[in-house]
Amino acid sequence: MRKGEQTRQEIIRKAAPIFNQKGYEGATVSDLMRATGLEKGGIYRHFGSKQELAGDAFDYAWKIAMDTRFEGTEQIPNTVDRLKQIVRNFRDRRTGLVPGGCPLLNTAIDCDNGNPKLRAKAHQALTSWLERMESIAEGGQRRGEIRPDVDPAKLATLIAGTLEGSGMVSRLQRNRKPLALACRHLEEYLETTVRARKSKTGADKS
Amino acid sequence: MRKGEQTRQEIIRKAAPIFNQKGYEGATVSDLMRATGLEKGGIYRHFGSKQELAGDAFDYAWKIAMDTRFEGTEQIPNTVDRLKQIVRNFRDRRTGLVPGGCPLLNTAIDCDNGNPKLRAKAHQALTSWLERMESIAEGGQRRGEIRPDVDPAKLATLIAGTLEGSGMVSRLQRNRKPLALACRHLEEYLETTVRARKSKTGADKS
DNA sequence: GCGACCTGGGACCGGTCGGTCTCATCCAAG
DNA sequence: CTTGGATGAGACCGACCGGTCCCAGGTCGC
Repeated sequence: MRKGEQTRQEIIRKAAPIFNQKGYEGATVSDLMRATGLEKGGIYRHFGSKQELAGDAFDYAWKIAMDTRFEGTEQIPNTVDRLKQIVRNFRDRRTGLVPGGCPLLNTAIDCDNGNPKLRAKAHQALTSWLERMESIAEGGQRRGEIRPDVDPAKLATLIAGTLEGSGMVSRLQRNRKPLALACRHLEEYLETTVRARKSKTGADKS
Repeated sequence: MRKGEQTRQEIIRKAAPIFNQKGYEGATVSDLMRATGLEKGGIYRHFGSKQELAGDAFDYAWKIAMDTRFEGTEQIPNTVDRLKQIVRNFRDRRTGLVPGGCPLLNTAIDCDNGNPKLRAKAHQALTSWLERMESIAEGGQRRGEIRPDVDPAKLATLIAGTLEGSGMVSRLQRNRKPLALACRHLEEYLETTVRARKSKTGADKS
């Protein structure tokens, strides 16, 4: 059972861009056959249904997106700087991603009505992304790098919403500027409203 | 040629929610038949193709969205207050809209790959929305209500991107809070960074 | 109230959809 | 080298896709 698993992964790899670009309904099994070079029987041996394959393809695309968005941020000591780098990663790191734009945005819109299975996957993906940024902000607060009146969950939500929406505008205009603009805005917000002042009650390191 | 046009409009009215909820591919002619109560021939008499009907349905849905988003803002004298009301309208005025969420976001994502006709319509819709907000900001600058260092086009883009993205998050979470949060953020931004100070060079009313 | 045209019904079309099944082949363990 | 399960090809399926067409009946100008 080694070759089979290898083929399975190859199908997912080739199918992910198709689903991400054309959506669940728009991606036909014929498209997948063409992309993988397999016949229908060869594909359906490894997946019970088109929906199952779409789910695996989404997981694959999202994992890459998440890895890329957090790439090189773990070792940044200051949490505000780390959040700023996450914002910049969203703007700058496009290579290696599954083509077709953010899989979360695509799947959320595509499956909002109908296809509850895929929709749940998108919801879960959003939650995990938000939680990851939220926990960074929480850590920053504990260490006194982030103001105590900042709500970590709200901060994460604001960042995600702003990035995704501006990414959509950039995609539709085929112009990087809207996204770049949103990034600058978020960086400024992080700097002026989120980062803790050095003076005043600056006593921790307990 | 009166009855026919009436039926045509009725078809558009009934078809718009279907396209907005299920997307172009996901909405089938059978769905439209069920929604309108007409047979296939009755529909195709009024539209040359599914794509033509989808285009008209998008225009219809977008017109309602635009009217609603700017409803009751024209008479607000101060331009910053007017922009704030536009932001609040996006959050609060949901009744009367075509069901299925923002038609611009839906269509942009749905048609990003394939269907260039509909994609162009979405692009045009975004442009008109941005220009409308931009011209408000320009007017505000001329009247000294908005700081001269604000770029009207960038401001409009930031507002649109933030609202759309946070709207997507709210939709996926089925929770109004993310959008409400983004609105509060934009209102604060308008108040602190966009609105002109009362003091200093406060000479106009020419 | 007549006649022409506008309107909508619904049978019909070829193509494609997602999915199933059988069978030849491949591969790897013994 | 044998052999049995894993693998993939591809014919086949019924349903449904978007779209066409002709005809009966309704609507409207005259």
